[in-house]
Amino acid sequence: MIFKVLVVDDEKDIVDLLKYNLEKEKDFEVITAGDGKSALALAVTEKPDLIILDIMMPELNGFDVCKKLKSGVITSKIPVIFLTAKENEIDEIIGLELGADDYIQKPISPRKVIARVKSVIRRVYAEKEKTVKTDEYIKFKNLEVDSIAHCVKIDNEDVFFPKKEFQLLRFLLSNRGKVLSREILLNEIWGENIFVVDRTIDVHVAKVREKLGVYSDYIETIKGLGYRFHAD
Amino acid sequence: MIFKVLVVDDEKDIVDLLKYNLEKEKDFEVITAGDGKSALALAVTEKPDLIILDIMMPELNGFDVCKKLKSGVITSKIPVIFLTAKENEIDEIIGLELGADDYIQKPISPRKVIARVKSVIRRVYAEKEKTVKTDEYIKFKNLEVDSIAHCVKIDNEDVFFPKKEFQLLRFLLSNRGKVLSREILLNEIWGENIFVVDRTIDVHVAKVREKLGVYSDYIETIKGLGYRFHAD
DNA sequence: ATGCTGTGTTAATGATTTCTTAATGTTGAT
DNA sequence: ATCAACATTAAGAAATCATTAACACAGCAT
Repeated sequence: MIFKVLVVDDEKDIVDLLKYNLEKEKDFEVITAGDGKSALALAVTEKPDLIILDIMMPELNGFDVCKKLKSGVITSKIPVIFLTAKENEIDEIIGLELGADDYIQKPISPRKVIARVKSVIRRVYAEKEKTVKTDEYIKFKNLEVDSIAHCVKIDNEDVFFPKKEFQLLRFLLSNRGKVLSREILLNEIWGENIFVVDRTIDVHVAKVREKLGVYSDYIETIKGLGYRFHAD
Repeated sequence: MIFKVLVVDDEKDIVDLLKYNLEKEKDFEVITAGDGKSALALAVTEKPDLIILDIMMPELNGFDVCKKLKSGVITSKIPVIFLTAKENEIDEIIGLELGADDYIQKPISPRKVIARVKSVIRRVYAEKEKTVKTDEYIKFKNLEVDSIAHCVKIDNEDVFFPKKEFQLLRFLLSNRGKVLSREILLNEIWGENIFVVDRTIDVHVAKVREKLGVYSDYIETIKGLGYRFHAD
């Protein structure tokens, strides 16, 4: 599953840093806002799976934004991670009982952020991940898919896969042996609110097959149901 | 499971557009209303699983309808998706905290609507859908039927079954020992609203028997009543 | 800005599989 | 022996998918 993260901070450097590091992982799609107002708007229209929210912002500060989020029907369930600069803001987060799920103290360490984000997401979306999964590193016979390095090795030969094809291959491979319907593929790879035509999947499957060479037949088509990566 | 959707809009074009596109998917039954008053009446009598509600309507507008729905005992749990024409109506939806589950902005894109509807339904009725009568995995003697992998093993040998044949075998097998009438088979495998001739079942049974090899005799014909998978 | 390249999406076409039907043959109960 | 119910077969219809090519768009360099 691809998680959509909304990063909110008025300091562009921090937004960019977080965006870059989160997107380097293949599990996240990042949208950003530079102030509280647009953050609220995006929260409603984009329905992110997680919001990283700076506290110190002009006009609407992080506390205000969080309060509004938690009172809105559509947005109340979205987990929030606060970015704090000062020690005493942490006390405030706890004191105000804003429903924050975690906080990260500045200065920001990318690794720490990703760890926190993953931890919150695991906690909140635990059930979702049970039926289908996406592994960070998979090796099947002589086919390696490494999400961290974003590389695919076929018989020890590097083959480049663009993002969507990479995600598709990774997802099929992580769920080897299971039939994956187009609906599931769309939800997991494209996301719930992205609208593409079913045929788009076919085209990507074709491209992936082409690149897989001798392994291409491992991606099986189950007519009327979906696709399956052969179990063994 | 077929979901009943109530579409409410005073513009007939939009109602028709939504009705047509939702019914094209086989998962939805659509009823419609042209104004708020009849929408409320239908919500009570028909108990739809979801309501798509236009905001701008003469007399009772969408907000009023939603408010009444949410205060009614029978209708308060029905998820509502708003149709909005203007940007500021979105703010109002959020501001009023009407308990809307989502909204769709006009102009309407059919694909988007279907995606939203499915998304809301998945969210709200997540547990309901899990109650599938057929088992995910069945093993009888050396005959295995695995629905997740969509594969059938006969004496440890993979045998491919196309969709309908697979469903038929699975249904017969998970109701082993029971006589299943053609009517039941049609309802369970083909669906309530699909019309096919009785002989079609026979043909599928024949195909399944053929593939079952040594197990073919386990599917018994009970003349005048239906079919039964032998109990042991 | 302009053009270039890579990626992603769609639509059109044709191929293939799967499903359905109709026609005809078979069975078994009365 | 008769007749309704079922089996079998083959043909065509319908659904589904593969493939191709065109387009859109973003990022990047010029």
